[in-house]
Amino acid sequence: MSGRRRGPSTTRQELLDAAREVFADRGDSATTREIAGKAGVDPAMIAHYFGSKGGLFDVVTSLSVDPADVVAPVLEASPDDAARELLTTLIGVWDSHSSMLAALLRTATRNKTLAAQMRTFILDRGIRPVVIRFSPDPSEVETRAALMATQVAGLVLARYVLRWEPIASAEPAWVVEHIAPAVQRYLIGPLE
Amino acid sequence: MSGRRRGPSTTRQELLDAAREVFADRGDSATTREIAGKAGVDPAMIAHYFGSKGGLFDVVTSLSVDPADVVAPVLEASPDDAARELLTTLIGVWDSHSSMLAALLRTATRNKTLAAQMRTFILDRGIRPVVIRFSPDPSEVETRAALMATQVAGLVLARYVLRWEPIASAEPAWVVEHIAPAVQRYLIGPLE
DNA sequence: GACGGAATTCATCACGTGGTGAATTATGAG
DNA sequence: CTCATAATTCACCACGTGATGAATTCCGTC
Repeated sequence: MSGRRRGPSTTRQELLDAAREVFADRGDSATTREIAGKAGVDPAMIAHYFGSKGGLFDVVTSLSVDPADVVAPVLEASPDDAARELLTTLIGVWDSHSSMLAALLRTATRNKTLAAQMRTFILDRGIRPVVIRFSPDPSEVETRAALMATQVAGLVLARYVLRWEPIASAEPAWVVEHIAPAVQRYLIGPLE
Repeated sequence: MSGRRRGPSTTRQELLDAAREVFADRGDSATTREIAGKAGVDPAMIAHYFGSKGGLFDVVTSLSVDPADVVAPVLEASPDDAARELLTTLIGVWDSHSSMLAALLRTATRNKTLAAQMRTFILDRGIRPVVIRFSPDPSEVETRAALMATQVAGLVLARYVLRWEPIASAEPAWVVEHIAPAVQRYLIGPLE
């Protein structure tokens, strides 16, 4: 039957929830029909509330925090704890936005715009400020940041996208303790 | 005009070349029309030579070597050089199959079957044998292998898929020298 | 309780997808 | 030279996609 449903409308929120799941699974190649299906609603509601599938993707994917803000407290840490602090912070944020992160990376692998945005996200605004703070030799900043990005990106890929065990289900603290040394070395250890 | 072209047919090979490029760019969401277009040929030739788009993808993507074979010589290295040898070997192979690797990972992010295959590829057949050889404490093998996989997967993502500079264009030796220490620590260093 | 506006579904569209089969042309073996 | 066979294009199909607009039903306000 067409026509408005009885009671207060929860459709917009249920679309967001469903979209988060489905986008996290398939990236933006997810289907409006599948999202709407999971939300128990007609696909036309997506256009109604979000203009288009892309609009919905943007909303789902931009509930994001600016990494620069998040990472700011790390700049106050002692040099010995810098990597640990950085990872704790990043994992904290990402664990609570894991479906957004998965959707972003899944899509970024085939979308240059989004790939650039993700590079900025992780490398420019997340990692480089920390490098500049703790290892300010200008001739080394790019190298150190890139190497750190490599390790961090691999963590994201394994934990949130490919969901490799035991990384995917490990406690945040466990992940931090095991990976921080590598990051710490890239940050202030010897280069090569 | 329809009908056979004059001269010997290079179509099959040109389809393979075009497909390697396009699949590397977009993963298997690439279009038969685009591949055929780049090859200067009608899309129907894909079905003719490879049965289906999936068949073409499989062929392009399975020119691959078994990592277990490739990695075998690493098992002879001295413990101090193990990570360096492993990375040198892997990068050597991957640099010469980089489009295949990019296509695989781009697709694996949205395809559970392929994701599992890739996990086997990198972790089970590439990394774990090396861990068992150099760090055979059974209670630690899984952890060490997973941590190494994290770093290696990040390298693949940055160098071949997202093409982050300076990682993407760096000389193999440069990459090995800078990343080997982290891998080496995961392999035989202290855990946490 | 009447009525404007919001919510919802439905039928439908235009389009891009991969795939198929017939028609056409060149090749190469006998 | 002949003719089976392979190579190639073309027209076309069935299908799934995202989107649109009208029709229907409910909500809230006056």
